Amino acid sequence: MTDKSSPASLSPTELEAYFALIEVSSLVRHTVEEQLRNAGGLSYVQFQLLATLGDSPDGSRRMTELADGVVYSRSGLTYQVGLLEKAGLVVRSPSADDDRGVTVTLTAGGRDVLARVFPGHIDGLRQLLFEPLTSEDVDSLARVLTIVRDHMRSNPPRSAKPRRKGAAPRPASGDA
Amino acid sequence: MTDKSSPASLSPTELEAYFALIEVSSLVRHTVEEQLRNAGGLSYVQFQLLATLGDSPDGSRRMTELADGVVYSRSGLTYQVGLLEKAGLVVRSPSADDDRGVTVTLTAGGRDVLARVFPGHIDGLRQLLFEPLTSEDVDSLARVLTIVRDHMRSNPPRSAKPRRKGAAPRPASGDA
DNA sequence: CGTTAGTGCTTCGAGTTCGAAGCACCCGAA
DNA sequence: TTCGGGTGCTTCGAACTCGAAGCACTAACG
Repeated sequence: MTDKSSPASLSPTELEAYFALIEVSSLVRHTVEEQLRNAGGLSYVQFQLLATLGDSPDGSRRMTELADGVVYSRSGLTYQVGLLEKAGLVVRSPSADDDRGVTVTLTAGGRDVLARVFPGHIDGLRQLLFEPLTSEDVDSLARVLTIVRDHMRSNPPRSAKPRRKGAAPRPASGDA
Repeated sequence: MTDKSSPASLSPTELEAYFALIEVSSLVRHTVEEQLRNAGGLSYVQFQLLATLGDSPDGSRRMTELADGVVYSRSGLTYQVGLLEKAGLVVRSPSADDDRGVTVTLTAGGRDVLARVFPGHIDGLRQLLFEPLTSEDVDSLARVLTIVRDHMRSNPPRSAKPRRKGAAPRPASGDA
């Protein structure tokens, strides 16, 4: 980290990869979002939340886990979970071992909606994203993206930013 | 094409690729957004717009081109271009050949901001996205994502949705 | 035990985003 | 020409999002 010998630009291929990544993910998101809205009145984030909960054996997660899994601000998460709760798809309960914590749990209705929406979601993805790819392509994609994800996860910029205090994790980078 | 024998689920690898795609792009976006905000008071979208304009030989684009390139709603684009114009980074002018059209052009100030912000942007990307990847990885990533992007572009779900007409459940309020 | 630091979640205000509706204009047909 | 449909952009209202600040609790330390 002492020597920043990185040139001020990326290779053409890197740029291409970056732009394509952004465009593809945006398009996927938009398309899927629309499909979800029609199918079950869910926003993309809400679907992600339900799906994350459904992924858990007991259908429960802590708020923080949800925020990390969905890359969402805490406050936004509070808002969305509030909506889902109002819609009866999840319930909030105080965490067992930590009185500060809140556990979010999928209700039967939540599972229902999830089950109703999922097939269309999958199908949309298949057509939009995977149709033109060979299984080899999918392999590379998954492999490379997983590498990147793990790299990012192990790096600081998570949602769990240390609250600005004494220890400055901010390396005062070129701030004017 | 006549038989849609697609199963209702995706392979594990496909799911993995999908989830990683979403998480990576979200993280990239968030991180970059924060960096941009510190460096130049730009949101990610604003940066994308400036960069798109900067990419054009004469620094101009039509609104629709911008919306397509950035995957943005038309109204959101209007809003953001309004902000950029107010900040003096772009100007709007009526299109030459089509009176409906609006051409957005980068100003000197806009180029300036872009130039000031770009290095940090690139550097952030390098560390966040490309550091753990070999050039081979980058190649695959770019290749596969480009395939997907082209596929998506050639498919209907662009911003140019045909406007709903005839079969409208619209009450007879105005005119028909 | 008390104090201080740190964490989990929510509230708050301001800014952003979207789709639908609307206006102005282009184009093809009669 | 005059229509009638389609396109380009903006306006509008409602919903979403975020960071900062705040509250409640736990953990570390004497």
